[in-house]
Amino acid sequence: MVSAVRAPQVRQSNLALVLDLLRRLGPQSRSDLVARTGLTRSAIAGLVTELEVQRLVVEAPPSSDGSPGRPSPIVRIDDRHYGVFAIEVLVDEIGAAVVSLDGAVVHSIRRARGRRSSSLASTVRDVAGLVRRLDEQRRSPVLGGDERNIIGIGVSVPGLVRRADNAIVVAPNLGWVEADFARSLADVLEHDLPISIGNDAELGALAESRFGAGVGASHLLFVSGEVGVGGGLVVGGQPLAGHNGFAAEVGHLSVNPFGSGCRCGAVGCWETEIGEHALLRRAGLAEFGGRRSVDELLARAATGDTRVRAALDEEAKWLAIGLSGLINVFDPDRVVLGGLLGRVLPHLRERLDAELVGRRFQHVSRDVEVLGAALGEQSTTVGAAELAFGDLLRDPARTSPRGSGA
Amino acid sequence: MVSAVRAPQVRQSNLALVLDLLRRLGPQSRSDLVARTGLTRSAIAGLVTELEVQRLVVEAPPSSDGSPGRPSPIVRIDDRHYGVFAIEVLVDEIGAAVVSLDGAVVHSIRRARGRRSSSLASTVRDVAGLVRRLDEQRRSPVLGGDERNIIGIGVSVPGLVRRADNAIVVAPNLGWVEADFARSLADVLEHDLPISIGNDAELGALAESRFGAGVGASHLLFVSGEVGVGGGLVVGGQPLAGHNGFAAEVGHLSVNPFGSGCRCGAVGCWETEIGEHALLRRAGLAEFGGRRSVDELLARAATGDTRVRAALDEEAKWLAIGLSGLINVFDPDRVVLGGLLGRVLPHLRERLDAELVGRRFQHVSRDVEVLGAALGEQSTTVGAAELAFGDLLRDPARTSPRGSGA
DNA sequence: AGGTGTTTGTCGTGAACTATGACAAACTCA
DNA sequence: TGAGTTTGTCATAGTTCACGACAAACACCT
Repeated sequence: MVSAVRAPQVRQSNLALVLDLLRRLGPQSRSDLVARTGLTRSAIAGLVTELEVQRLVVEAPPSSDGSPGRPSPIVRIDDRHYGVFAIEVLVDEIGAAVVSLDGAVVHSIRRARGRRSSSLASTVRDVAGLVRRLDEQRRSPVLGGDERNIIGIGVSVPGLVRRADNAIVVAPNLGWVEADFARSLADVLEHDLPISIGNDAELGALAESRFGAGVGASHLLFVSGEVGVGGGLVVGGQPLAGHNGFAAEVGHLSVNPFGSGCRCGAVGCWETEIGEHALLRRAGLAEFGGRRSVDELLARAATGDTRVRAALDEEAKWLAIGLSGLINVFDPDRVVLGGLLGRVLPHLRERLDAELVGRRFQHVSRDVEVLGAALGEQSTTVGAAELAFGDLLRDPARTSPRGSGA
Repeated sequence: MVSAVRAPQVRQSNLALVLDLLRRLGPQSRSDLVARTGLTRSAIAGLVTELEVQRLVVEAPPSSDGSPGRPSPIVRIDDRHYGVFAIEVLVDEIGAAVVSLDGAVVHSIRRARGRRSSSLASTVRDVAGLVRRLDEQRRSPVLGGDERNIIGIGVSVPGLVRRADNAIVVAPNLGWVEADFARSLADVLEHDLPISIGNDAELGALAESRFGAGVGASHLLFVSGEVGVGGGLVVGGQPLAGHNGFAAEVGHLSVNPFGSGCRCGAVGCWETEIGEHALLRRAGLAEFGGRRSVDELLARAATGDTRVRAALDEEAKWLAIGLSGLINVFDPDRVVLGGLLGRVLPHLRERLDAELVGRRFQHVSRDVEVLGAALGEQSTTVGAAELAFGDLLRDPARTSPRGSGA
């Protein structure tokens, strides 16, 4: 059944629109909202009042900005009343954070863990423990004194999440197959907060599009690379999930049929050419050296080390090969590079731009900006929070029957 | 400004929904519409009545199907009252057709033309002439007797169409750059029918998604190959146009950095590996032999010619390389192959399926169906018609102030 | 200091939908 | 023929936004 529009839908949609505008464009006057939405002053008044009653926005007294006429009150997101728990599951670390409605990370704690303890059961246990500790800390008058109303939990995992049932189909680095993390976590935590779960790269894309380097873009292509390469497409503020919800695997675009085997099972995937291992190998550094080797590489790049320079040129070339293809297929107006790719971007920007220009379709100028990610390490956390805020953002009116603190 | 929902929008949206359901799912009873939309009986009654007044649908007397209760009248698209002119501009041929609201080609005429006469001015002149002749023919009591109300013109061109101003940015095979075909045609034809224009492959994708092999798919990837390879993505019935409107160039995905130069300026584009020229060359046939050579190839494939078989295997391999990447990135539930690719599909289906399975990400089953196009040569014509019907489909109520016959 | 012009919030009325419920119509089955 | 079921129709009610009039709050000028 395709959704028909009913009468109450109108208000819901307009409330969501106003809230979205305030989040996207920041604080603005009622008159700005009138101009941007095309609604009348009285309609905006009603909507803003309702959002204010729900404690989703606050109105500041009008500030006279020098223009003639009666000044309009400034409306902005109320970041004090609502929050979500954002969970980040990594291979050797887990993190939990409280994120407010304006996308700010209010509290966060992390915890390292051995590679041995990455089973589903132990991960769920560890995450639950972390969430409980986070909740204590944030409420403690000394450490936080936070009385925010927590309305959901968002989880970021390095794996494929099936949209239909929120289950993890496969998470290669964790060794999980068909794991229903959300349900397991809900069983261990003893409250009824809704738990949503998403792919790390896709959530990074969402975060960058709403609060990072992708703000204002109509079609955003996000590519995040570490060892693996993931990404996502965000069109008009909403991520393109695909039929199953798997549409983030840009790392497994075939770019080199004569290349090396990929852990995904295919040959010559993009991530085998632009991933961390390839870059380190070409630079003559320890391929599996991890973050330390990457830091070393960046340090040497600054000094002009020739082998590192050559490796970065090669990286730029392969990056351009994949990107130009994706640009031809998607026609985005902005490309944001995250993770390792974002960090090395300044060192290969010139070469990358030249390669991209050379590969332009029919020399048609496309006005694609290529930027580094702006949220850094917080992008997946913020993305997980966006996921958890999803229900609220879609239907701001139904705030009443929501869970309070954990 | 993001669009806010106002009161009249509700009716417009629901009218469009009912019309869309009738087009997509075929004739159905009022009760079916009630069930599918979630609206009440009285609401559906009002909507259907309005569509009937506009002569967009007709109601057939209820047929008793054996179930208890009062039988419900069957509503179906009225294909007799409205139509559009669908124009297809090819390199050596132009076509014009009258297409009815249910996507059927009612009348069509074509005209060959020399490669010399492909300039913008002469093409516009030829197209205008063809449209006038088509209009005469369709009205003539002998040939057609068609009194359909023509409400727009849709044009398919082999080139990049900029969404912002409907202009053709570049059409390589025609030698056009920054050509405002729509305006030129409007100047020559002396009526005020709205003219919309689109990329041929993108329109093919639209047509297949609404009336062809893509019906029912939520995420459709369409790839059409002749000499060039184009395509399109259709999500939820709407094509993904991209920021500029260029998002159809799947042929220029980089799949082989060590391959041959592409006419687009890059190296190793998908179309250099799966396009008509590559296939004919590998099969030992005349690379530039055109349709005749393709027919020869298909004939030999049926007889089991070894060189042709090898060429088809190679075609399947490269097809799979590109498709698996696109499937990883988009996660479609259906892939439709058109043009040459659709014709050779039966001859390489086995090999293609095997290659696709081998390249599946982490052996995750995705339920992607790969099908040949169902509309054949008519797909771009039907797609151009869909484009021209766009305004009507989006806002079925505003039928009154529309142009009559050309 | 006070008047004028401009912009904005508020309030009451009206218009456009859809929802609801009662009732009649049309069919199947016993 | 009558009971049960499903459906169309109609009148009423409930939402929501649009519109217009009025008052409030500011800048600017005299």
